[in-house]
Amino acid sequence: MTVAAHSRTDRAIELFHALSDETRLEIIELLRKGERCVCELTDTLDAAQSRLSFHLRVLKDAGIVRDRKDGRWVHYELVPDAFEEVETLVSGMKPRALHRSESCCA
Amino acid sequence: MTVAAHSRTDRAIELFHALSDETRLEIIELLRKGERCVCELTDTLDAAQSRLSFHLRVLKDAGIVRDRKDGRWVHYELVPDAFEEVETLVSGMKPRALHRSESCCA
DNA sequence: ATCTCCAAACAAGTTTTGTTGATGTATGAG
DNA sequence: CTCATACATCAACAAAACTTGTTTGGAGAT
Repeated sequence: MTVAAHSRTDRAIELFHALSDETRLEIIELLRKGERCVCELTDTLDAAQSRLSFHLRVLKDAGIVRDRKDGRWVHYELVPDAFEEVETLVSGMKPRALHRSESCCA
Repeated sequence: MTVAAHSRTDRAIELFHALSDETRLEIIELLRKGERCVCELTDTLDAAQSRLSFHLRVLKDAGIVRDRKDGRWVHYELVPDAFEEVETLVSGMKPRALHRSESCCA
């Protein structure tokens, strides 16, 4: 268990960073169809196993996917809550008013 | 003018990457209150001018902020559409069904 | 026990990002 | 014109992220 103590900003960075990579977005797209084992992901994405493992860890650490061990396979699936969380974060970043407040330096 | 030819994925990467940095998130938070010039951002964030300039460029290239020249000052403001775009992207990433489709490798 | 298969972990090398300080360009003031 | 201000850009360095190949460990299968 990592020692967290994430600020709101740190959490945003973690999530956005996890989503800012092509391989990881491809993994997410595949997992939208449902749970998949690592072997199927490596097949479909034609990626080295260690590479996939790296990216799956980033996604897992960010709470975007979770894994389930089953015999010698490990299955990954999306965590729906994570996407809600991102949406909430983005909502809170939008400009507030029609901002004709003062401009500085004028 | 960059030659773009962005795929949907490339665009997502560009946006998420732009949002995955502390300084840039701080800039966005400041700009939520309205347009600001670079000088005020450097003051408030206590950051070197060249550093701010770098991050503002990343945000601008991603279409998250736009600038307006006014005499010797440059004012930056948020582009609301960009946040809508991110929300749309995230919506499209959520798991579809209750995905009890088949698991592979079983 | 031994062998095989799946996947995580490690190590080394490469690439991408971000920082810092210096230089360049435009605008306005004196 | 000369000088100062506001900002962008560049080059050099530092740090973080990603890739690739190898090793380790756990779970069956033989």
